Amino acid sequence: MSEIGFGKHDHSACISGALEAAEQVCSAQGLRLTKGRRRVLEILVQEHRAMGAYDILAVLSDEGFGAQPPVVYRALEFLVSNGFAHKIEKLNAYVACSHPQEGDHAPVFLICKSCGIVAEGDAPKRKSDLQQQAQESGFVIETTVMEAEGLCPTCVPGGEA
Amino acid sequence: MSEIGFGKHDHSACISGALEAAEQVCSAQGLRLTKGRRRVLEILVQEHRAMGAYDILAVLSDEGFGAQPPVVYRALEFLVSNGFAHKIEKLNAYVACSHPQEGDHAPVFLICKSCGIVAEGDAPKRKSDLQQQAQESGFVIETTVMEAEGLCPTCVPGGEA
DNA sequence: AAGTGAAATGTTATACTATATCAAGACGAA
DNA sequence: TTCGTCTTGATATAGTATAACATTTCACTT
Ligand SMILES: [Zn+2]
Ligand SMILES: [Zn+2]
Ligand SMILES: [Zn+2]
Ligand SMILES: [Zn+2]
Repeated sequence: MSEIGFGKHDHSACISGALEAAEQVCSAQGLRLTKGRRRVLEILVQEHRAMGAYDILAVLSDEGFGAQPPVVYRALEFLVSNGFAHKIEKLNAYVACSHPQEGDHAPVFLICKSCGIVAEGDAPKRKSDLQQQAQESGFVIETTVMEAEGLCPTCVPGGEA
Repeated sequence: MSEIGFGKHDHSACISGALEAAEQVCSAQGLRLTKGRRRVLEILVQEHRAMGAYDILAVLSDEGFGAQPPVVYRALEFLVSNGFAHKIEKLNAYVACSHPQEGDHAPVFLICKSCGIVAEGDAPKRKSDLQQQAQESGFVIETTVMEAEGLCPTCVPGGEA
């Protein structure tokens, strides 16, 4: 067991679950989860934290995979555009999606400045702040970035009593 | 007159207003709006769009200001941390604040993929999506990033009738 | 099984974004 | 004036991401 979303979870089940979910979604949508793409997703899920592209590249490089930037950026492009991973803009880093089976979603991230943990929240049920803002002006949203930086319950002084 | 926030405005008044506001806030808070910092803010307000650090650097360089990256990054650091400008994380670019006189705020940005305009919305009155997420888990927010990418009213097909 | 076109990968090079470091100058307070 | 601090100058380097083109793999047709 380890931390995720500020709570405990069964990480080995989490890994196999994420990979299986990706397999299923890909076969259902005619996408190709190739060896390299699968391996990058696996690394992200295993590490279970936001990783820079070059962090991932270093892991791949220790395994005989091609170790040039385009290798990892292409894999990330595939994973992000198909919802298996997300980019954390504030960190220029990437993280495996916490619920890839839920299809297209507008994730919300909480980033701890102290321990570096990144928790993916559920999209808000109500109309989001951005949607509200957009509607008032006639703007049509395609993608959203919602990230907060601060201290997680474990790192906040006096927190986690 | 030109576009801002998807509406018309008096740009020359807008420029002088922003500079004056910055002057006032600085003198009120003992901050030093030095020549270089002031010029960078001026450039951002004049251009009235999101600019990369090196775009700004190019302008400065044509004026005999020091033309090394730290010059502009230091000025931006000052402007952003004091609320006179914002960084658009999705674009790795910077924009002058639309209402610097309002002090600390959690801005919301709408970014048009077609024309590149960036509109700064007001922070939501209600508890924000991120605050809601955070409260549920005991996370303490220090800063937020809320950005949407899509099409502005002018660029959306059939929009702006 | 062979042919075809599209998608994916290999590889090299380069562009873009940002910070570290240390020396020198400007500024205000004592 | 002297001190300490903030700011600037200048050089180098770190970190993030994409362009471009050759080659291979794959699904699909013939
Ligand atoms: Zn997700
Ligand atoms: Zn933490
Ligand atoms: Zn603002
Ligand atoms: Zn537009």
